[in-house]
Amino acid sequence: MSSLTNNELDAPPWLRVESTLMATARLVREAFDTRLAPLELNLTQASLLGYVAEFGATTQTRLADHLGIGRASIGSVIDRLSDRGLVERQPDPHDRRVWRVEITAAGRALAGEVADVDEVLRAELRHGIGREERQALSWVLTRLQQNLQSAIRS
Amino acid sequence: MSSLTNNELDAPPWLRVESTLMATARLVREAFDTRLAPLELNLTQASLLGYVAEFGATTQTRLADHLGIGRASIGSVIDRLSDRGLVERQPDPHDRRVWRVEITAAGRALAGEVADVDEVLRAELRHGIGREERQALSWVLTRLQQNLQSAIRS
DNA sequence: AGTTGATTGTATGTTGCCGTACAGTATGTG
DNA sequence: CACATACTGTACGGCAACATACAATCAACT
Repeated sequence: MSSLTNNELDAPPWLRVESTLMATARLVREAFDTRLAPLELNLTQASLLGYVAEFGATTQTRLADHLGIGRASIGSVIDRLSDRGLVERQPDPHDRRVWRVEITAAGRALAGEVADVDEVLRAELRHGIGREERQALSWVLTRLQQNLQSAIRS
Repeated sequence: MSSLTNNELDAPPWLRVESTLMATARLVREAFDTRLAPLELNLTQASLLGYVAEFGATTQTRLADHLGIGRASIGSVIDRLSDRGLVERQPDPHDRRVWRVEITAAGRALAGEVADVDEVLRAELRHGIGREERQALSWVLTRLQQNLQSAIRS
């Protein structure tokens, strides 16, 4: 694992940005999953919980879009959270096709712990990285996403 | 998918770097997979082929480390490339446990096409992103990886 | 030499996500 | 109203990667 990183890093940087990016993403998931393990949540579940806690009940499709996974996948994520009583599917009064996914009291309590974990970890991740560097990272990633989207649609 | 991007982007940038990063990584894989589809390769297979083409025969474990996937996974990747006659497993004269994974003539030819695809796509991805910005991205990602590694080991 | 511990590649089962197809429902159009 | 079209959530099968356990082999130490 560390050998991976070393191999990646001694390559010409931009030449292998895609690899570095993928490796970093993997590490992000791993780090969050590790820290969230005591809560018995993975990153996806925690993100969903956090989103519902912050923005209130929404449909599954909106949740899927936000988390960047498919409508099919979000279903099973909600299933598991629902089994643990952290969220609830409530019928939408205006559209009988959709469920409104609402957080429960237990879910809200756990979401608070998730937020704590999140804050601590992000503070660690910021270490040694200045504010303007973080903004630059964000900007470049955004631009890169646009280019990727263009590349995919062609 | 575009709604994902929009949702991500209107969030506070650094607050959601992890999501942006993950989404970008997914797009990277998607873009490469799309462009590599005519060659009937995915990103992992192409990376392996490219690595062997450039650095010569190596063991499976080294390949796994380089690509950042597990020893178990690399086996099936090699299986498929081997079935198509693009690489070959050759016994190592000094260590009967290991295979030396060598590229074939057909594999080398295909690796050339992969390199072309790679170069074209990377040029597109650089669009609108300056040299120093790319270097900054690389630097921040590297630093972030270090922080992530520290976070995971604790 | 013999024994112990590390390493390589493989087998097996699990996870998380995808793509496709589908039934149910809503919405717009004639 | 009838009909076509679009959208929501689910079911199903597939894929790529993981973690774990294993046999074969090497290396080191006594």
